[in-house]
Amino acid sequence: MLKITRKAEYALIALRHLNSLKDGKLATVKEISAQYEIPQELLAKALQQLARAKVIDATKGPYGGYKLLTDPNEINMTKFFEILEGPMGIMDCYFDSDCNHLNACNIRTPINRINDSIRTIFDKLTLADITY
Amino acid sequence: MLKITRKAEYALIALRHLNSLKDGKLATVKEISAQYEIPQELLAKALQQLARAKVIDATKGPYGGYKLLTDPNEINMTKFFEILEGPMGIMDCYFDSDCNHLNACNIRTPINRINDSIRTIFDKLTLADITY
DNA sequence: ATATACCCGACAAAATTTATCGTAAATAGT
DNA sequence: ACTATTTACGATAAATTTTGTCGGGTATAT
Repeated sequence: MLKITRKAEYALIALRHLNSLKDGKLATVKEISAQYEIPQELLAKALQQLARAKVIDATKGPYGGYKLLTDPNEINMTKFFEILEGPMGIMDCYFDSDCNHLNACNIRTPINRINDSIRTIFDKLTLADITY
Repeated sequence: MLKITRKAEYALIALRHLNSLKDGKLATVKEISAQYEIPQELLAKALQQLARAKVIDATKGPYGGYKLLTDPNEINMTKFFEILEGPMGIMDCYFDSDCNHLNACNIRTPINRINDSIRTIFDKLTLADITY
């Protein structure tokens, strides 16, 4: 329960890797997937999503690859996870309000409090924290 | 992502309901599932698990049903979720160490720190908090 | 041109969650 | 004893989500 997906896990590994690169250096999906024994296509997808969200920068062609675009202190984990996995909440009704027994529900308020606590953790957590 | 299962959600609703009962009163699965529009069999399973774990007490036969067995302040959410959903961790390697690329993994330590943060939240959170 | 690398939608396989069914066991009331 | 009620529990089916793969595309350095 409360698990993150493998895609997010792979992305995190890759981000940490990118963060450790020397200035200006790029890393390719192929390299990263080989080094960490990650399925290449799935990692590729994750990095594409992060590139679209401007967290990393993609360079096509030979000698191409990815590099970090943002300061590691600026990428917080809420943003990171939401890019890869959509809205973050322990129950759907946190963000999706068309639950058909909202009226009968007796736990909505406390659930929202829990959610907020978890979000707070992830808001404060940056890639820099993961890296260290 | 980071979602709890419906079974846990249903169980939480039921626990809160049980907690609101007058002294000595019981509630049946049938009643609870009707009142909150929850699939009866699934709720039944959840409550059976909680009964096995001695969180609630079951009485069979007519006029039977469930009641809380523990002080609401004593049931913390880590225990609750682990009864229903097994070990709690955002990644399997937190509790399951036979991951076949542990050696290549560069995020194990930070992941564990995140896990601990989340567990801390749930450790501190009791049924009493959910109830209020 | 060619080889390399990212881009992206569609699909298939696997795993997990959600829901249902059938049967058993206990118990209260008649 | 019989019946109705209620929990117990394993098996299984249906639905959903996650995970992984495939086939084509676009950009670019040499």
